Amino acid sequence: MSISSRFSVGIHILALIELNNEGVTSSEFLAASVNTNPAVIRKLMGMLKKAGLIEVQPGIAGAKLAKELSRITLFDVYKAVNVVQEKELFSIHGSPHPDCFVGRNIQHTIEPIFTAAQLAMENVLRNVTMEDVVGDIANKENIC
Amino acid sequence: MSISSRFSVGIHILALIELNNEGVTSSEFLAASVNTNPAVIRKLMGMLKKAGLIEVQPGIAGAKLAKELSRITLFDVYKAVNVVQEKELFSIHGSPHPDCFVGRNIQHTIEPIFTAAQLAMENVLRNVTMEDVVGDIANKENIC
DNA sequence: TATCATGTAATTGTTTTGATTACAAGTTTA
DNA sequence: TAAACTTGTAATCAAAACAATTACATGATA
Repeated sequence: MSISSRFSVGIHILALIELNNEGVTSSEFLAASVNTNPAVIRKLMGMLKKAGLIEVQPGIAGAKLAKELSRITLFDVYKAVNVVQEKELFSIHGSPHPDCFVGRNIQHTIEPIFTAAQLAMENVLRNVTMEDVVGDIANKENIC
Repeated sequence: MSISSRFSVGIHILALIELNNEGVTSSEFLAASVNTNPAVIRKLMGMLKKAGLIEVQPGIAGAKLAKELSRITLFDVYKAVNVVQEKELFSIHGSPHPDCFVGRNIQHTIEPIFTAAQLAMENVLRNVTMEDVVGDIANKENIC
């Protein structure tokens, strides 16, 4: 299993909107860079818009950032594109046998551990901003 | 998306082997407690055996722990049942456009961040042993 | 009005998961 | 030895998640 690539594509979209801020960043333009279908991009743009990260309008070409990059963390993107639900990074097998000692109690024992593990992962994402990401991309080359 | 319940079932299996150590912990017995099919259990037993966590033999009923519980961490179980590959908790979209500034560099920028996030999650699992888990289950009740 | 963009629904192929069935092979015991 | 029981393993199946694709309604603008 793997967390959906919607997450990395979401990051890609935001980075490209920033780096292309003099041009028009349409779904077609984004799709070419990501190498996917414009409809996939539009779906993701809708999610990013709903989360207040970008501004897009029907009929008007191009997306713009709704916040400064330094105020958008990877966690914001992660939540926006809906790749992992709260407390559901790990799935726990349902309906173990209630007559059994282990079956009756294991879920409550395991759940807080799984939640803590998920939180630790998410905290790493909280500490990286899109500004960091774009800065790193920009450092790799001088000319587009 | 969610990490497969193979992980929580694997934990369930090890805990029950310990708590039932006076009886015979067969795949059928385990399947009843987990509430699944014995063949599913046997597949997982094979994985746990391969990882050196339990001892099982063809024809001989029941599994035994191959190590003390205090020497088995949740990370060991997680690796044993193969729910997440190394560096692959997050999937990154493949083949972004190489002519694009962002497309060319985003993978290398994102990858170490994703790896760090995965590692943070895994480190939580490394710090919990099966002894902790079984102790917690045992604390919940006095009689089986 | 013609053109182009976004928003959104429907369809399709792929992959993963978990359940199930079936059976070969090993072990025990009557 | 034969019957009964266990593990090991392969094959099959349905359900769910993903991503790609097509199609079309709606909004904006020249």
